[in-house]
Amino acid sequence: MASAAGVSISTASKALNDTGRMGAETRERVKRIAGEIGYRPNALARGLLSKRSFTIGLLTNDTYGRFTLPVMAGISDALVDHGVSVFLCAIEDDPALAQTHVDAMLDKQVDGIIATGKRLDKRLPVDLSNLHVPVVYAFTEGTQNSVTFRSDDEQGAKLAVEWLAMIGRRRIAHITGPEDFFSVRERAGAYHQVAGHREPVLYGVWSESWGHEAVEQLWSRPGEKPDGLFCGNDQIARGAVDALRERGVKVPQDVSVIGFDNWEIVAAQTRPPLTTVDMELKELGRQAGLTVLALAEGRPVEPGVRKLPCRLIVRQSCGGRAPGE
Amino acid sequence: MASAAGVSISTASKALNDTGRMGAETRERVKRIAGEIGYRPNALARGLLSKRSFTIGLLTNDTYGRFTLPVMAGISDALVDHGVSVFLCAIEDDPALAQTHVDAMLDKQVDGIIATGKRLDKRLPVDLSNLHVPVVYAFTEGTQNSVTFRSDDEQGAKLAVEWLAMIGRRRIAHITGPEDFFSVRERAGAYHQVAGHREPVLYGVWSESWGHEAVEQLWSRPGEKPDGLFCGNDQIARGAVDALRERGVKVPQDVSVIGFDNWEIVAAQTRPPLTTVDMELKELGRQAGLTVLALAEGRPVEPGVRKLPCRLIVRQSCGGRAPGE
DNA sequence: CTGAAAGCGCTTACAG
DNA sequence: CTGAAAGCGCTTACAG
Repeated sequence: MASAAGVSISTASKALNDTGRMGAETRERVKRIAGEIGYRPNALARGLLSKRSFTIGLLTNDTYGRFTLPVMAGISDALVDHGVSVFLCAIEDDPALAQTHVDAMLDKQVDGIIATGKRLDKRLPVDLSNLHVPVVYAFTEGTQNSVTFRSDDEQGAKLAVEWLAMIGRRRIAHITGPEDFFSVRERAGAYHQVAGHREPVLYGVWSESWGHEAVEQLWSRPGEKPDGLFCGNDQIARGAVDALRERGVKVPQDVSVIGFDNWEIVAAQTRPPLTTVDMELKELGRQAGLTVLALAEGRPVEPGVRKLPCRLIVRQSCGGRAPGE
Repeated sequence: MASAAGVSISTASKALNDTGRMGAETRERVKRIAGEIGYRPNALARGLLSKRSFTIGLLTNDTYGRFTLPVMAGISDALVDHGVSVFLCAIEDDPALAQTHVDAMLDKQVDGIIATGKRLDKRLPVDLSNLHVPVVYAFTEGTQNSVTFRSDDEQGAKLAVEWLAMIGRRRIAHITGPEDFFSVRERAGAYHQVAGHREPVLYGVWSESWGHEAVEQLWSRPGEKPDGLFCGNDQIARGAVDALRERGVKVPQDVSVIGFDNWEIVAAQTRPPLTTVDMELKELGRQAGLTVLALAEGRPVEPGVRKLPCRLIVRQSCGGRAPGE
C-alpha cells in the first residue's frame, strides 16, 4: 500500500487515520490510492497495538433463539456502525462448553462479553465475574455490581390488565407458567394489583395445551365465567383461544384474551391474532451493546439492574381499539 | 509468562507448542507454570504470524432464525473443538449492511465465510465470489464453482409420500407454498412421482390460514375426499389439521397429515403432534463448518452442490407406527 | 512536512 | 539444549 503511493509506511498510516501532520495533497493522494487498490488495514495488527479488537462475544443458553435472536439483532444493530463484530456462542447448559467458548473468546481478545439467557432468574453455567474484560448481562441474572438489562415485567403485565379493564372487562383471570419463574410471580403480582384478588392465578406450564386445559377448568366451574384472560405467554394464550372457540365462546366478543411475548409465529397465526405484550428485546440488545462498548472504552457506567418498559401490541383478540384510533 | 518460569520467551513458546527441542523437565515446568498463572497466548499476535485467525463469519438473511439457528448450532458444534469462533452477521436483505459486515469480517482476517439463507434459490444481497478467503454456501444459492450444501427436498418429499402410501393412504393431496420456490417445485415433483397425477397440487402461501383454506377447498369439492395430506411446511399442516378437526374429520383416523420442516414450536404443539420431515439443518451446518475449515487449511474440496438427506419424524398425525415398532 | 525506529505479543529459523 | 534476532502488519512517539 505505502509503496503504491510512494510514501513511507508510517506516512501512509497517518494519512489514512487522519493523524500526524502532512501536506493535504499527500494525504489525499494516499487516501485515493488506498481506495483504488482496495487497501484495508489488518485489524489483527491494529488490535495488537491498540488493545482493542473491535469484537465482542454474545453468550447464550437459549438454544431455541426465541430471546437471543432479537437481542442479537439489537446488539449488532447498535455496534455495526462502530466497526465491532460479534461472536455468537450457544452454550446450552453445559459448563464445560461454556468455558471453552469463553476461553476462545478471551484468547481472541474480545473487548467485552454480553451474557444472555431465557430467564431473568437463572445464571449462565459459567462464572464471568472475574474476567479482565467488561461483562454485561441481558435477560439473565447478573452478579454483584454488574450491569444487567431486563424487561419490566411488572409494568408489562399492568399494561395488559389495564387494557382489559379499559375496554370494559371486569372478571379477568390469569393463566400463566410455573410459579418458580421470577417473571411469573412478578406478572402475577401486577395482575393482582390491578385486577384485585377475586380470581385465583392458574399456574401451569408454558404450553398451548396448558392454556387449553386452564380454559376447561375455568369454564367447568360453577358460577360466572371470566370475560377477560391475561395469559403468561403467547402459547398459553393461543391454547386458550383455541379452547374457547371449540366451546363456542367468541373471542373477542364474549371474552378478551391477551398474551405475553409477541412471538410472531404464535401471536400472528392465532385466530384471531393476539393482542400481546412485547418485551422490546431488540432495544434491550441495543442498550446492552452500547453499554459493553462504553465499558470497553473506559467510560463510566453505573452498575445495577435496568428495567426496560414493555409495549402493548394491539391485534384482534381483545376487541376494543388501538390507542388513538 | 516466560519470566515467571525463568526461561526465555522463545523457549516458553516452544515448550507450550510442543515444538523445538529442549529438556523434558524444562518443558514440563513451563507448562505447569503456564497452567498455574493461567497464561493464555494472545490469538491476535498468533494470527498475525500464522495468517490464521481461527475465526469464521456466518452471514445470513434469515432474520427470524428458523433456518439459521440450527445451521449455526451445527457449525459451532463442529468448529469449537478446533478453536474457531464464529461471527454472526444478520444482514436482512440490505446490500449496504451486508457489505459493511463482510468488510468488517475481512478486516478481522476471518479464515472463511459461510453464507446461509432461507431459500435454496435466492442469493444473498452481496457478492462473495471474489474474496480472498474461502466461502461456503448453506441453504442459499451459491456461485459458479462454489461448494453449496442443501437439503435433498426431493428425497424428503418422497419419504413423506411413501410413508403415507405405506400406511395405506390412497388419495393423497399436496398443499404447499408458492410455486416460485424451487423447493416447492421439487417437493411437488416428488409427490407426483410417488402419488401419481390424479390429485392437483394446491399452491398457496406458507401460513396456517392457507392450510385451513385449502382443506375447505378440498372438502367442499364433490366426490371422494383425500385420506392423506402432504403439506409443504408445518404451518400449513397445522392449519389443515385444525380445519379438519373443526369439520369433525378425525386425524389420524380418517385422514393422515404430514408436514415439512420439523419446526418444534409448530409441529409438537399441533393436536395431534405432526409427523413431519426434518431437513437435518444442524448436520448441514456441521458439514459446512468442516468444509470452510478444510478450505482454510488449504485442503482440496470438490466444488458443487451437496444434497443432504432428510429424515422422517414420526409423531401422531399419520397413525401407523414408527419404523421398527 | 516526512521517514526511521521501536514495539504490540507472539513464532520460527538460526546461532551458540 | 537454550536464547537472541527477525518479522507478522500496523501505530506512535521521535528525529530530521
